[in-house]
Amino acid sequence: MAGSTRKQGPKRSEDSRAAILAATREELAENGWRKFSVDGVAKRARASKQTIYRWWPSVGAMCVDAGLELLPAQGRLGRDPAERVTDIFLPLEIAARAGTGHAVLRASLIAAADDADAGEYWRAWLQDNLRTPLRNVLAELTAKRIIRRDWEIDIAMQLMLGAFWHRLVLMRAPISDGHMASQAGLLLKLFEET
Amino acid sequence: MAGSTRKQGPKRSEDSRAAILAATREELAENGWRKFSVDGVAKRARASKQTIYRWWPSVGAMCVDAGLELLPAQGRLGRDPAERVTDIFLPLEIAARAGTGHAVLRASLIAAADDADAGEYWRAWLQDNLRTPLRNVLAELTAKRIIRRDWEIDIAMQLMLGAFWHRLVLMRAPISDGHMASQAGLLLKLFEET
DNA sequence: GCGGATGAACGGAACGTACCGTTTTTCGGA
DNA sequence: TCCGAAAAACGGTACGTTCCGTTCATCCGC
Repeated sequence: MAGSTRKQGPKRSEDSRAAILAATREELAENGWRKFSVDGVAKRARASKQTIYRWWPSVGAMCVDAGLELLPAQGRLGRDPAERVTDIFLPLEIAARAGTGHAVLRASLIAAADDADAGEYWRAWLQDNLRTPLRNVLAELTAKRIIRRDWEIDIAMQLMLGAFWHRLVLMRAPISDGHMASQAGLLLKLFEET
Repeated sequence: MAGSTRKQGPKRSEDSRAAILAATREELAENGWRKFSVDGVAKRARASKQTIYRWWPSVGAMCVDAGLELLPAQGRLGRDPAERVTDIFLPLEIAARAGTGHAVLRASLIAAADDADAGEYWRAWLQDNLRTPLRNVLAELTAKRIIRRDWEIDIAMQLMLGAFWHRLVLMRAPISDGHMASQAGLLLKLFEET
């Protein structure tokens, strides 16, 4: 069925989708994950629960969606090696430092960690938007003889993200301005030539 | 009331306490944090819910208790600098690699991250059992001129624990044998003299 | 008898599903 | 071309179930 004919009916309401995700963020920031209430989201968004359950495979996936929507599209592409690495992870830092982003992002990640389906969704995003770009940049830096040849991508990911989770999720500590730049500095120092 | 009057009646039942924490671990491993059920714990442990609510200030605190009980008392004290650092964090690695420890520890940490009270409890444990010992060891290594003087304890904690959370909580990836030793190696390399 | 324990019961909240009536979109026949 | 039928999405209400956190009744050991 190449052309699966979409027969009839109205399209999905973008207004409703946006209202539901905004309400999800409010609910996550106020109540966290365990006390998160779908009824509360429906009431806030003036949406029917049916609409929520129709479009999201699980409550956790909806929370991850709401969290990811908080990340700004990455802007500049730096020239300096450290900047190249930093820019990949900068959206996380920016989102965590803006408004209630800290609480929303934390609860959203907790949802991804606690719910198996949501976790798969979240890790797929991580793979596409952070891991692959980082691997490309590191490969380029290897070719330019700026870093050693024997780096491992998972070690690099752990170094760039581990401290972020530690502060954001477990310690509830603020994310400082320049956090990702610092981590990128550590990474390049560990991987530098000779 | 300087002289605390001798109380009458029976003491707290150790059997009940142990059964409740064991049941909590089963429940956490099977259902995670959001679907964690106090009724389920009571049923498994053949305990009354009143007993649970009497002795733990919150459900999250009980889950953290159950998780911490999984950590073995740390054994040897190494002589090598890397071993000294490794030994502090080794109980986490051991617990995560044994049986259902991976799932229990993950859900327990999620509870600590999601519940404010449980988080305080958890961070107090972290401070006493990991942060302070690490600071002592690092101070000793500084005196012996093995590492530089300008290390920061929070950077060190992030480096030792960040990758662990990343794998255990967010990625659901196994913790390899020797994980903490590797992290200790990275730490000493970053902090080494000259 | 006092304090701890079990077990049953309570009102309230949230879950996930099933309808309802309405609105929006597309298709096919007059 | 126009118009009505069919399909799908929507807000809203209701249902039965599960879990929460608390309270009561009843034992038991010091």
